[in-house]
Amino acid sequence: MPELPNAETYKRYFDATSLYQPIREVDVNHDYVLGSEDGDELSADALADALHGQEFSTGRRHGKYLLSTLSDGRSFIMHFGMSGSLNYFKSDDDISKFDRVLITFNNGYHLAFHCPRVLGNVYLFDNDEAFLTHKNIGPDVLRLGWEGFNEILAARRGMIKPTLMDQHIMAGIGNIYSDEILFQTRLHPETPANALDEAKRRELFNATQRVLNAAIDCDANPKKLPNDYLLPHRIDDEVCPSCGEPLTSKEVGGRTAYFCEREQERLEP
DNA sequence: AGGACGCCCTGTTCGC
DNA sequence: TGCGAACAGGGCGTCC
Repeated sequence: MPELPNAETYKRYFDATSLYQPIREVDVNHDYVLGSEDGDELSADALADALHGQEFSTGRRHGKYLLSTLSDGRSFIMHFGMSGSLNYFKSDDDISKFDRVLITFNNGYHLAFHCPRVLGNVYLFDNDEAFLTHKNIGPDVLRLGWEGFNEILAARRGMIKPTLMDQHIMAGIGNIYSDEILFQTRLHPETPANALDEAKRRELFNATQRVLNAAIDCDANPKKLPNDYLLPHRIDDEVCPSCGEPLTSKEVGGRTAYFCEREQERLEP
């Protein structure tokens, strides 16, 4: 599920459950989630050794990533792929086979990096900056002010939806929230970025902040968003909450976009 | 730089 | 009911 709002929700959950407790044990049940250590291959043993005896300090979110500093100053980073989440619990009976990385603290509680589809990853880097640079991740979209947002978009000419979703350009927006942002801005997902004038970029910026913050307030559950938002209707055979026309779904930039042909205009440069 | 693909892995859903 | 195909809110690499 993880776009920025989900990552923010996990960050809060992580902060509320997992800080400043010594780590007793780390189990990895699927090597595929092992990302890298300073850019090099990360083994299950190396991860366990690196975490053993350490404590996490307050989490930070950058785009869709959750980062935390260990006692020794290094950064532990989680990315949730398409199906990842966090789960903190006490009983061994609650351990799931999808808990790809299971961290056990001295108090006996577990923090599970739960990731059924195994497309998530965990990383170890000397610090946050080294990781973000290595991955070439753009600025976090919620901390990107209007000036920065405007400057970045003004220099682009690709289709607006893939542009918003490109984590190297700005970090945090994924497939479904890009649909909502474009719906609220009344922009067709294939509109070239250079077809937007500054006023339209401002609208897009405002919608981005509004939508992501609303999603965080709804605990990143799109179904809890207001009924005049697109997302509660973002399934086949649903209609536009604004005009009642059937919604269109179409592959844009390799992902399925939902939008209203009637309400969302495709501007030309 | 931008866009189209193919691919990564696995669980769920849909169609026959 | 059963089985395989298609799809899923992630990202990466390659080719043109």
